[in-house]
Amino acid sequence: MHKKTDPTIHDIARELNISASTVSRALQNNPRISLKTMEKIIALANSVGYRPNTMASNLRNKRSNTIGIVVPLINRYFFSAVISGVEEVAFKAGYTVVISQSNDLANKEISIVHSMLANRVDGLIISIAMQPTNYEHLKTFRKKNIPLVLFDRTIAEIDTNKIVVDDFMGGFRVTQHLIEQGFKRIGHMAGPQNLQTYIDRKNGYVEALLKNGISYDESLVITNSLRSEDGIDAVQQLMNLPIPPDAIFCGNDTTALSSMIYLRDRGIRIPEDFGIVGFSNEPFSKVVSPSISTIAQPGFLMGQKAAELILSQIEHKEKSFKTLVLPTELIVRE
Amino acid sequence: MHKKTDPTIHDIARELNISASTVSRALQNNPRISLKTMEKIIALANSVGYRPNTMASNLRNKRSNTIGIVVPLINRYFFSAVISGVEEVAFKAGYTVVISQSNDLANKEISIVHSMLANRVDGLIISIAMQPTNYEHLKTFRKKNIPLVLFDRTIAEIDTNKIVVDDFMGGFRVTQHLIEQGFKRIGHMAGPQNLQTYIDRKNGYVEALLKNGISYDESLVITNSLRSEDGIDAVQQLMNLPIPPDAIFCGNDTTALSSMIYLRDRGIRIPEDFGIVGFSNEPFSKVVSPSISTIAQPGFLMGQKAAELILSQIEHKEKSFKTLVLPTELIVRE
DNA sequence: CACAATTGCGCAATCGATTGCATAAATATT
DNA sequence: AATATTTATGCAATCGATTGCGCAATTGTG
Repeated sequence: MHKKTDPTIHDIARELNISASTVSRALQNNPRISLKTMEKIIALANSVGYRPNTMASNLRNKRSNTIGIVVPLINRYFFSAVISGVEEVAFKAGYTVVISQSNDLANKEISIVHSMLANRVDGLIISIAMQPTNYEHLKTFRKKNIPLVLFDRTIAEIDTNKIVVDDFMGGFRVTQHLIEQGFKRIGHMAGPQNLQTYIDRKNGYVEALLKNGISYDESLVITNSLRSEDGIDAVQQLMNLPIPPDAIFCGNDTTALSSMIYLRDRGIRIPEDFGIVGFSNEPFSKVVSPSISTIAQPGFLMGQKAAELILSQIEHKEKSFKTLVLPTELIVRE
Repeated sequence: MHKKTDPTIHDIARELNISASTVSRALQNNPRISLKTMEKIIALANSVGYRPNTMASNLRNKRSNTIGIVVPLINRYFFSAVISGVEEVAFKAGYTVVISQSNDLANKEISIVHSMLANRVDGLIISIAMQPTNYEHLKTFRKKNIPLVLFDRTIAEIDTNKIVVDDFMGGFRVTQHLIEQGFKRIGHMAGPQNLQTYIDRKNGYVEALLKNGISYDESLVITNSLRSEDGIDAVQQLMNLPIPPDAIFCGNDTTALSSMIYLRDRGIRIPEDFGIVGFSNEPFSKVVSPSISTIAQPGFLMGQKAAELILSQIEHKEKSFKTLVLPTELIVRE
């Protein structure tokens, strides 16, 4: 028969006829313990395969050594890149990463956030769901003084750390790019306007139009959830206008792709007859035919920065809130 | 000034002049508590925003309500799909998912696994790193009787639950497909042969050749780590052979893509002059030009199954080990 | 050699929730 | 009305690691 339970410091203490406190101290390299005892303890700990019980230690220390990350969908290139970046930094710093996805549903997000609170995460990194809500669940973090970093999709209402790409400049640049390509009547597929991200992209779009002496025509802007199907619906709508656009700035690459396929299937040549640009630089946008010009969002970097930011808040009790704006890059393709 | 610490059952107990045990029981809907006290307790708990401290509860209950997942790289479509599937099932069952990536490095994997052990995960789902090792860290799970599920990349050496796709049939089918397209001399880019996955894919390839009366030529098979650069190196090698192949079955889509681009840049027309197939159905393989035929690996489903399997082991103490073989699907494209 | 300073270690409380057992109070039974 | 039963609650130990304080043994000082 095998011993069921993992060895604890008490087991080691009993074996060596010393106290658990000494074992605990020895394993933490406390200088108050003599070298001799220390060696004995460490040797035995290794031989019995002792692993400290993090739950006990965390309980006592009132910290979980865990940071939470919540994204709308794990299985999306940009988000998984962010997660990857967070994990890298967090792991190096000795933190565990717990993860959850909201599926863009406010209710699931709330439920997740409560669960993260119950798990006493030391900090939370979140890209909030598209579905709007009152964000009470996030304000709790402020009240309890738990570090919180919003990334990518942020809202002005919550005063905390934020990491975003320069959506305004991004929107401006892709639109400018379309104009430079000779397109005159440029539509825009915008994301939910409760999120700063999509507001900024749209503002960049509008600014680029105005700078180039093109008047802003509201009928050319369609706001939706930027899912693949939404892209198709929106393109249909736009193309049915009395004077349809000759180019579209899509709020993300997903809709850019679905729009492109839809138009191509209808015999519209891209980019000769019609211009399409996206936003995000999803990996597919490079390899589709024709490849899509888009704005690169540095996901991995964003994750690293988010992790660094939250760790500095956790460990140095940094009080001030920062908003990091990462530069975007226009990637010109076919 | 704000109260620093979260309210505990003791705070609630003191407030109501009752004992902590009663509070604890009330919050668990224990029938031994009168309706009246229960209501009082729940009302107060809500009003002070009480959230049970999972660390304390887990310590006492000797379970973490956590399942760990380790993948080589989070930011890879197939893996993030698996993670997404795991998260979905785990969250519904009230479990937290902790995640880490090995970057295909044996040392990091070992370190991660130890950290997962220290965190006392209730179960671990892992796709092991390519870099070979002795797998002692995984055997620990068997010894300690902690549920373990290997997925995608598995090894025969460890006796535990496994979820794989039918790599043999997959390898067989794509090769068969190339043969049917009229290719005669088919090369193979194989992954590390310490992983069952890649062994099976290769065996499927060999079997398909033999079934079609084509003799197996070892010089046409190159084994590497299937990174993008590896694909280019391997193609160069193959094309420099005295009698180069006219088609390649690449061990994954990444190498299929890099090979394709390499060949295309050298004026070789695909699929007219040369056949390429991949494995995994990464999203890009559908939209590249020409689109790549490949084998679909149902990542999301695999994640769900892995989570279900591990939960059944955790909760029903299911003793027997299963190996689930998920069907693959040949996706014929250009 | 007597006393002070240092070193090495143990005691016991603590973190917050859980639970077997005991006890008091309320209700039922004869 | 007296005893048996049920109901509602509390006590105290437990999970495993940590740490302030205290005490004894060792080394140092004059």
